[in-house]
Amino acid sequence: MGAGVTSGASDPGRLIGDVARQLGISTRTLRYYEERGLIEAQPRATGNRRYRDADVDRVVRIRELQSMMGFNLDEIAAILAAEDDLARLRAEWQSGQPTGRRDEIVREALAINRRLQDQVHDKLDRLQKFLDELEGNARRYRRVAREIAAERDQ
Amino acid sequence: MGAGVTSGASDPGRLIGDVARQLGISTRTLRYYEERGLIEAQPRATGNRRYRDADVDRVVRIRELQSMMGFNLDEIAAILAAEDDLARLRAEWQSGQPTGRRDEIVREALAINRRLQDQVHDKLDRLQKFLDELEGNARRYRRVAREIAAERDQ
DNA sequence: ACGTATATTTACGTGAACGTCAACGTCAAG
DNA sequence: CTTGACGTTGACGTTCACGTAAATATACGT
Repeated sequence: MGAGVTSGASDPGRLIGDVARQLGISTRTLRYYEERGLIEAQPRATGNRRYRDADVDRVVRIRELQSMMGFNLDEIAAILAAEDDLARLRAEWQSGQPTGRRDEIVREALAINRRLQDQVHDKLDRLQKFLDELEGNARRYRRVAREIAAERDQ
Repeated sequence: MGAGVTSGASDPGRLIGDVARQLGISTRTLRYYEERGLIEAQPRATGNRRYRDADVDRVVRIRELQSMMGFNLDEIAAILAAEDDLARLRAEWQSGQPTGRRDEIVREALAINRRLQDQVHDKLDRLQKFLDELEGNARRYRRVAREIAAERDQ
């Protein structure tokens, strides 16, 4: 067999503490995300939350949007919601069901994607400018360092 | 005369509300930054804070470090402090005074600058990867849109 | 000098994103 | 069958970065 997944029934997923340790976050955070509707741990038969790989990936995504883009959880929820809508649409599509509001959903997903790309481009530009500034400062710093060295060796 | 600065005594600087409006932030925020030691409004003779261009620039810098890099005010304070040390060193330098701890100060400023540059590079990389992902998604979205259009025109 | 638009300090309030604690359930190991 | 490590749901606490309000002083045009 392959590595990891012991063959058999469908993967029930991992427990919350396990996932939290792997991601370096608290269990409280994971429950909080669920509270806020950002994730939905699998309909747990046992009473215990189960996280599958897709769920874990989703949390990673949330953390990225938080730390990299500075979005708050509401904004992140909106982004994920649009993507979810589209994923659902694709699923329905493949099962051949006629789907209402298809255009609307796709348009919405594309619109959000475009807005996101714009914001990322913006951030990239500003970061690049900031980096240029930093390099300029570094040059000035090194000049000061040279002046000090020159005086010392006078 | 030039534009803006009415010739005469040294510019006393602008009032807090004026600056706040220009920067699109609240006066509370400006006072809070002072409370936290991030800025020092000019030793106001009158009792009212006065902001000169350098002060305003500094606030802009703070806002950049906040929104672009996601630093908190403590981290920003540390960064600005190191830069201030170095600026002071340069000032002392030009007035020919012997300065103790010069190497230390310069080394510290360079170290902070390097750390900052590393973090910016890191952020740039991760943002670029994120952008690539987004573009990938967009391609998938457009494909769905084409499928819908094809079905409509069937 | 006067009005009023802004400023000052002091201090308590707020929203976001969790932290922490209590009381309780559950499950594999010994 | 207990023990202990994990989970569960409330519910209240905490930190950060400000918001807001009250009482008072200052700035500036006429």
